[in-house]
Formats: sequence, structure tokens, C-alpha cells
Amino acid sequence: MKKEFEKKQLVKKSENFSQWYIDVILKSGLADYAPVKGCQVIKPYGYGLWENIQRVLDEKFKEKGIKNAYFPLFIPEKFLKREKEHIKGFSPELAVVTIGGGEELKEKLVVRPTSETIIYEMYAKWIKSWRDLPLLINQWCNVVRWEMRPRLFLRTTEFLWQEAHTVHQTEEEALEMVKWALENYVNVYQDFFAIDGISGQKSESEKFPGAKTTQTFEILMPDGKALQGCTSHDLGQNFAQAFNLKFLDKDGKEKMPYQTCFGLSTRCLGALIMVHGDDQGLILPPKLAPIQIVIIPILPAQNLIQKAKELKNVLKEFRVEIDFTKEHSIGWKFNEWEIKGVPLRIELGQKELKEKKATLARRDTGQKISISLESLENEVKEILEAIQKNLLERSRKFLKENTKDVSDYRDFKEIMKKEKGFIKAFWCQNPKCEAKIKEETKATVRVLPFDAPEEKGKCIYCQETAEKKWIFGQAY
RNA sequence: CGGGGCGUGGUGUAACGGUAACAUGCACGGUUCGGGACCGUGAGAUUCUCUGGGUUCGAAUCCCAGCGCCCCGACCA
Repeated sequence: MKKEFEKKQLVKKSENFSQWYIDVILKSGLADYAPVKGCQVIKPYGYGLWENIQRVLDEKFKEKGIKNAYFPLFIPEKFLKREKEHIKGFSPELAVVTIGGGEELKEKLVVRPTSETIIYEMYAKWIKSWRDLPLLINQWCNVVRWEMRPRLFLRTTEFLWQEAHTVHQTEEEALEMVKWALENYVNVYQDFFAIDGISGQKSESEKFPGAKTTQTFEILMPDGKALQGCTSHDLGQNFAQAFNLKFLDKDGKEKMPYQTCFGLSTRCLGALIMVHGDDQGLILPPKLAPIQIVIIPILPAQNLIQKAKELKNVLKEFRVEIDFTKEHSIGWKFNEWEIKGVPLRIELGQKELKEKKATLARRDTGQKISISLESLENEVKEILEAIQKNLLERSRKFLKENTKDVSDYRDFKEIMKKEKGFIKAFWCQNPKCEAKIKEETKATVRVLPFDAPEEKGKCIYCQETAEKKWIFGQAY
């Protein structure tokens, strides 16, 4: 009896983090393993989360004038080869179609790992005049990258994302877009995911293959490892050159435009799961939760069900679900909805009904509060906001507590061996030091924070002169 | 690609070389329900234990080969 009971429990987050991560995804119904290695099925509950993220981002893109379009899944291999860095970066992880309709293809087709090349091939055709710029297009799609070591959400062979590709007349305008895109992501992470991180620039070795510079938002996971939350790239004229993008400017001269691209993938769900979840399961921030409130009638009594329906109506501005099921005990239901991470639970029993009250249970703190039914709507609103805020604060606190200023390489090694986390340290920007540090500590340069002050210091590794402190961490 | 683990009802497991069992889940009926309740009935492996060989009177079990998945590394805008 006891044994079976325990089997249904999750592994403790603190005891076996990676097993907990898998358990919580499978048991909460976010996703399931697919029959193909490295591939997963995103189940309705997980897809609901993704849809909420899509909705938020899509709205912001449209406000900015970015329009959605769709480009093909297959990319002629030769397109990818046009930009040297690009093909070098992606070739190890490409899936390639060699047979079509039963016949060997003369020109192999790559299943897109990202769509720069096929999109820019089209852009070259569409852009003629300065009047065609800026060209601001986004697509929601799937991409395939044949990674050796897949992990649910974090690195699946096929994943979903959004990739925006913009073309501008001037470099200033392109840089403004790169900045806007990153800030937009950061805002979404903070306001909706309730996750804080560090935004800044990638090192030469870590940037996107083919980009001039890459900006990113680095998030710290509870196990001390870092996760890149999104990317925003300044492509300069690299691809414009490779794909022969030109336009006639107002002055009648033919010019080469400047490009950017930026993306966010379903990997962000991995961050969401890890950052907020606890031993009981997921904890979803109210703004993204597919179900914000679950109402549980303690008994399947008619008057309780009736009341639950009334309450749902009162709370119609929220995403509410009533648990009508009769099969399970109340304890079972509580646990089930906790695994699913629903931010707020409303318990409704005869006791509450008699007192014209409801019992509210917060998922983030476990706290139970008795609320008068009359003021329910306002109270619920406030509590959901409080949960959202609390989650962000927790994330901030964790980030702060686990970002350490280090000047001695011995300390650096020690920290990376034990608790990990972010390390702030001077780096001379020599790739050799970067490589050595990675070899010796598994940590890589994650990001140069935008707010890093100009200072005088010595590289943590080689002791040569360095001007900025970079953030190091072990990456997912 | 290296190391490890595992392939048996949907899931988790069991079975000395002797002819697949238990739990859970599922379906139906009933009793329950304030933190993972219970009773009864039933379906579900089924050319039976991932595939292909071998040993044997007899293989889920032993041997060989392969395949697959998971975990840990290496790799990874």
C-alpha cells in the first residue's frame, strides 16, 4: 500500500533534479516521449502553455509592424552553403532528405534547422527599392536539429519556435531592432514567465554562426546550470552579401541592406518548468497557465456543482476549470492539480457554502485562505497577481544569490565543481582562455551584461589586462 | 561517439531452464469523498516476453549478433 503510494510521487527536486524534471513533465501531462529518439509529443496541456506564449509574443510583434508568413520546411542544400560560418555551424546537426517520391534527389534537401537561407533567397527577389524596407517578417514553425543528446523541451530533435527576419536600410535601424527584440523577450520573460536573468552580448565563439553579434537572455536553472532563453542577432551584411540583397536608395544608388533575426523556442518551457517547480510538481505563473484556477467541489453534490458553475461565471475573466470528476478522492484531486501547477485552487464544500465563503489555496506558497464569496473576484485577481509577483521575486533572489563575483581562478574552479551558478569575472576576450576555462571547469562565457561597467582588471585565467567582467556558467 | 541501465498487458514490476504472475491503470456496477478511499465483476500479453540466430526434450530465463529507448558524458545558434 505504502509502496504504491510512493511510486506515484515525484522524485524530489532537491534529490535528483534531472529525474524530477522528467517526472514532472510526464506526470503533469505537458509532454510525452515520441517513438522516435529525441522527439516528443507536446500534449494539450503543454501546448496550451505554448499557445499563451505565442499569443503574447505575436501581439507584441504585430504592434511593432512585424507580420507573419510561412516559408518551406525544405531548403536546397546549396542555399545553406552560401554563408560559410552558417553552414559550418549547422552541418553537424542537419537532417537531409535524399529520396523523394521514390527517387534519389539530384539536389539534396535539408530539413530546416533555421530558415535564414531560404527566407533571404526570397527576400533578394522581393527587395528592389528603399520603399520595400524595412521588411519585417516572422514565422512560427518547427525546425529540426539532429542533436546527440536530447532532453525534453530543452533540446529535442524537432522543436517549435518563432523566427523573425528583418531587413533595414541602415545599420542604426537594424541595431535598434536587435535591441528592441531582446528587450521585448526580456520583458516577456520577466512579466509573463516570472523569470529573471542576465541580458547582454555573446562572445565570438558563442554567437550565432553567420551573425555579427548575438544578444541573449541567460537564465540560471536551480541546479546551477545556465540556459539561453532567446536570441537576437545583428546579421550585419553577412547574409545580404551571400544572398545578394540590394536595394536602390533614395539617392539613386544601389546599396546593401542590414539584417537582423531573433527567435524564441519551446525550450523556454524547459526553463519555466525548472525555475518554478517544486517537490509537488509544476508551478505555473498565472499569466501563462492554461488553467489559472481550478474549482474543486469537495463532494459531487448537486448544490456544490451548481455553486462551482456560478463561481466560474463570476470569474469569467480568468481561465477556470471545474473538477467534476467523481472517481477520485479529494486528496487525489488536490495532488493532481498541484502536479499540474495550477496557480490557484478553490475548494468548495458544504462548510464553505454555509458560511458563504470559499477556501483558496495558493500553489506557490501552499497557503490556504478563507474568502467571502462576495469579494471573490477581487481577491482572486489580487492573489493571482501576488503569485505572479512572488514567483518573479523568487527567481530574482535565486539569480542574485547564485551570481558570484570571482577574481581568483581557484575559487572559480571550486564553485564550478560544487554549487555552480553564474560567475562574474574579468576576461581578456582571448578565445584561448575561454577554451581553457571550458576544458578545466566545463563553464563557458555565457554573456557580457549590458550594464557591465568599464573597469580595469586582470583576466581570471591568464592575468592579462581585461576591461569587462563577463558572466560564466555551465550551459544546458 | 564513449560509459551505464533497460527492453514482459497502457504503466511499474515478477517468474529456478518446466509452459507468463502481481500491482496499478482501464471498463461496468455499487459504497465513499475536508490531503493520493474501497468492494465486486470484467477486458487487456495471445502466431506469448524487442528482432534474428544458437544451445536444449523444453528458453522470458543461458549464449551470440543486431535493433531500440532512457540516463550520464563528449557535442550543441
